Amino acid sequence: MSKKNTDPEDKLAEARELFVSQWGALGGSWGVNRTMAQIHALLLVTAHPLSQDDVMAELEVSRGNASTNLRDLVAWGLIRPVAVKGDRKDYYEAEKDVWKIFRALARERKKREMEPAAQVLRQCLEKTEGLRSDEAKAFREQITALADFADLANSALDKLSGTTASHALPVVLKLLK
Amino acid sequence: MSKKNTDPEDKLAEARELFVSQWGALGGSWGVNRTMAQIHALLLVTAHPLSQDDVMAELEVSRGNASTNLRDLVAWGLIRPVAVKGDRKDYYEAEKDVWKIFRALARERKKREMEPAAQVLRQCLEKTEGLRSDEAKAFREQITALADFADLANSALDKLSGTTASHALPVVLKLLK
DNA sequence: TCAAGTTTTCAAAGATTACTGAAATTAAAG
DNA sequence: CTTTAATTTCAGTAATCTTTGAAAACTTGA
Repeated sequence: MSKKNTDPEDKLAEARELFVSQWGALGGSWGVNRTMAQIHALLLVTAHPLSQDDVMAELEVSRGNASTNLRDLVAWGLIRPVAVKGDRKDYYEAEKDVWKIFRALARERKKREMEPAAQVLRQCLEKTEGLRSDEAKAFREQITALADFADLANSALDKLSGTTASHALPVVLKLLK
Repeated sequence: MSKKNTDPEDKLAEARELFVSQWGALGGSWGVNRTMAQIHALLLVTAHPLSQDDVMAELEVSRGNASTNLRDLVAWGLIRPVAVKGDRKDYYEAEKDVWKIFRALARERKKREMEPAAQVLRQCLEKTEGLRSDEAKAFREQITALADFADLANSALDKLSGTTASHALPVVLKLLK
């Protein structure tokens, strides 16, 4: 028996597991499904690339689930396939630079959240173009305010994402108040 | 018969409906349920306060659904109850200032997305405190990078939300890039 | 205090979204 | 070309999230 009942290896393994499972649970509120978030978390804290089978084994998910979510993670730019010599399987490793991760998530969220919203607003303005009643004017003003804000938010995201240096954020912060 | 087959009133009504239904559909990707987003949209484009029954009638939702979502919208600060003299019912009106809407959403999202994430990261660091293996060091570095970024994002949100003037965003934009 | 009007709660039903597993497909090696 | 390994697809199932509706709990005025 050792002095403590958990040796260092166990503690690290525990912390990994905690991270992977909790990060997965968080995925929900981030608009990402649990498995996708867990795979990302797993690859984030694993030094070497993992194959689809490794992922299936670690997370106890089906082949189909692993396949779909690995594909999506690659499409989002959060992980990339890497070739391992002498092995026919595909291996994957995560992008570990937090700024790049942020940019990938921002890009995807913009696509899914901002663009459809902007389109709805545009349609509403088109449909009411030329209407002159007070009611119509109030409606158009409110919609226009939302559209202007959406444009603003969009270009903010674009500019942030366009910045290569992760130093941009701290700088912006200083300037704000 | 009029010259056109849709008169101006109809067009406005159509646009309203489009806005309410589509905004509701968008709610999903915003982490807000459909009814909640629709009620918000409805109140946003309605000049006068509406009662719970009005909302139920307009959106064809049940009493329970309307009740729950009106309560949540009030809690989020997106709508407020207003008293109407000589009427026992509660009436509600939306906050229409886009900057205030943004702040309310940011506050809520921070609470639901950032804080739990930060807590997970903290736990992971605690659990591995003092571990000296290379593996442990790499793990702690990755988690620390995420935690630092989360802190940064948090204070960015705080500062943005703390700003009263909606002029802050355009200013920030100019400074970026 | 009671009665009428109004809102809230919550178990059950319904709708949506995610996951499984096996068959179909693709890709590499012989 | 054929065999074998690996991956993708997708119909069916499971899990999750949303909504309903009716009973319980308030609230107000008489």
